[in-house]
Amino acid sequence: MRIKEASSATGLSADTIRYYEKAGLLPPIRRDPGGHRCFSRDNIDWMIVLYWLRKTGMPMKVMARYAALVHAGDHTIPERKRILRAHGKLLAARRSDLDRCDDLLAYKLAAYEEVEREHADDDA
Amino acid sequence: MRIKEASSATGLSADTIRYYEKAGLLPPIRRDPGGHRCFSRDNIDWMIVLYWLRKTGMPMKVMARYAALVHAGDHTIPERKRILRAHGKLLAARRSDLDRCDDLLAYKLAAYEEVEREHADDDA
DNA sequence: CCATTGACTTGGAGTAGCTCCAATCCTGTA
DNA sequence: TACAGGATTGGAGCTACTCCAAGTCAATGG
Repeated sequence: MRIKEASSATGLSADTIRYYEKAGLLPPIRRDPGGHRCFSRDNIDWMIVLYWLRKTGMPMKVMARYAALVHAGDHTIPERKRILRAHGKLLAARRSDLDRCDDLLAYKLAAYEEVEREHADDDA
Repeated sequence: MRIKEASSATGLSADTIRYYEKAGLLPPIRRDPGGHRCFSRDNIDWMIVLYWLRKTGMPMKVMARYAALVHAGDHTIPERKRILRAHGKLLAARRSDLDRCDDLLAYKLAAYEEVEREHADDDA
């Protein structure tokens, strides 16, 4: 699978995939005789994981650490679990940020509607 | 209220407040005779709004547009409502991203625990 | 067999949204 | 009056992309 197909399969742009490769977030990617990248099913699955971790706010440094641990073998599983659990906590924090912002929007929208009602009264 | 106090009242860093001022996200801020910024209660309330909008992913350009509308008066309320409602939709999308990532984490953690159980069996 | 088209390559510049820093200035207390 | 602590500015640095130029590779039409 070449980079464009990999891009649409993972949600990462082709540029981002190349950037992640340089940054050491991907395992070595096979090249065809012409120098083009060939992505395996495993490569795609891993990039999908990166897509979701990044999209929900995991910094690249942490992803790089996680990638290195995956590369290093099963004995790194305890640390990998710690990283994922820490990310889970971050997700919870984000969720409560969203809730707070929802409240703020509801409050603002209600206030705007109140103002609009007053203007309607003026017209009357 | 000076910038440090404004910073702790809003959650924005002093640097970010100055940056927002330059970017046109804040109304004109009063200065004391020494050139230091004095923030009013209204300034603080507005920055708290910016804090939450930004924290939940509203781009600065959109915040700048919203700021300009607020400055322009009540007749801009319909567009302000559109901006806030659009942001509400973005919040919902983010929430579903968090849910998906939660699922992924649960899946990965379960897989890691499975591997650990297998290793425990090897030892036995 | 060659030309064209389109995807791929690299390196490097540009962007958003901060964040930090140096050098200088203001303010309040001893 | 000396000095610590906070404020000012302009500008450099950072993260995580994103876009671009210039060139290479692969497939198809004439």
